[in-house]
Amino acid sequence: MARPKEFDRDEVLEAAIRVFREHGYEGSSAEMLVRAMGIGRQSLYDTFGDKWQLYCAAVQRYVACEIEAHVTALRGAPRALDGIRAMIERVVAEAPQACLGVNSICEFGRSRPELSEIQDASARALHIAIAKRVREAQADGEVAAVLDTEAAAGFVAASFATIRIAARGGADARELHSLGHMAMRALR
Amino acid sequence: MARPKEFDRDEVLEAAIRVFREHGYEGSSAEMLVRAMGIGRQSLYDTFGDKWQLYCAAVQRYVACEIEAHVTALRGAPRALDGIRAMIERVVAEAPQACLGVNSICEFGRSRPELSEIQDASARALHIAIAKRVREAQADGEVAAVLDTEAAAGFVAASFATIRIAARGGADARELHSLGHMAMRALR
DNA sequence: CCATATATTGAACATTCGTTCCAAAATTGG
DNA sequence: CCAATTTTGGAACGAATGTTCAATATATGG
Repeated sequence: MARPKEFDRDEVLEAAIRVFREHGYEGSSAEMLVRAMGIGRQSLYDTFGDKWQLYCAAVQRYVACEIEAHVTALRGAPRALDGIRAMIERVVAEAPQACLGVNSICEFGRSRPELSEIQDASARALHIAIAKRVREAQADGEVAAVLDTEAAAGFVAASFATIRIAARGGADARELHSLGHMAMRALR
Repeated sequence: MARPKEFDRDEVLEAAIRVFREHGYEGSSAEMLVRAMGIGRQSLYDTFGDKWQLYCAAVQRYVACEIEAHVTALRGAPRALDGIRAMIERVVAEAPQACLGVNSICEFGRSRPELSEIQDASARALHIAIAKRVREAQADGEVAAVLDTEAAAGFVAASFATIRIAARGGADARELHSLGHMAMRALR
């Protein structure tokens, strides 16, 4: 062993996430990043490789945390529909903060396979968790049985982007709540 | 008078739109722009001022054209609900092409007042046109009368972003169509 | 046809970008 | 305490950025 790092990898990654989610990849300079992360340039490059790898690591960590929060809310209520509602309400509550997942999709579309892979994996995981609860809610008679479960789950997941983009565009809390309510309506 | 310009302002602006919608503001270099627009650097700066003003002009033109297309579809059917459906179907059909409106909101949020003003004005105009047709559809008994008309209109407009982001993320035509269908469901 | 005015072209500008080099500092195992 | 190894901080790099300058070309009005 030799000299240990003076910072915690996950902590500085969180700082990088805060920069990227607000300014995007191209809009975030190395200068902004090292300042926010509180480490030197060389430490950044030693630890993460380069700016692109740092970005991928940030997106990776962000979506992992985000999915965990989604799923926690989703499973937090005995009745499936209440779980779905709670998950959407959480998105509404957090919407004022820009979403790195949405931003990364907007900025790069499907032009970077490495990034798409991260996005796809998290989308799949979330979709499965939501679909399970939708199926439950259908069995409960709370969500229309005629609905295709997968389609409904996809719609719920897509609604997250709806709400977040609306917030990024300046929608207030009342409007965001209304969007969540309308999304729930589609499930009846 | 003196020597006239060799290009059409709107034509080269369309070319700039194609670059910006795909790569964003920060992701589009002056080099990429002049190449796509087919004019010299100096002509670009003489005509549009600088990169930021060119971007604003591009967004301005894009949203104006987009709203016109939305409203044309919206009013193209005798029954209000059919107009709403046609408008959503058009968004689904065009979704494979990135939307400059959505991208500009994602990239800048509300950090550039000049840009927000353009976005807000177009959002207001679209909202009013949709709300009118939603009210009609409510009178027809096609859209639930208990729904707040403004909330429903806001939801329809927000659904455009839903569909477009899903497409940017890689959703296929079937999934996009399903999202449009689910959005219509919320209005019943 | 000339004077004027604008457009075009391509080189050049300063600045910022992402990245790397290098010397000094700090920690651990022997 | 020494040797080995890694981290750190800051200067430095070439490349790319957005923008402008200067010279040439091309049109119009008198």
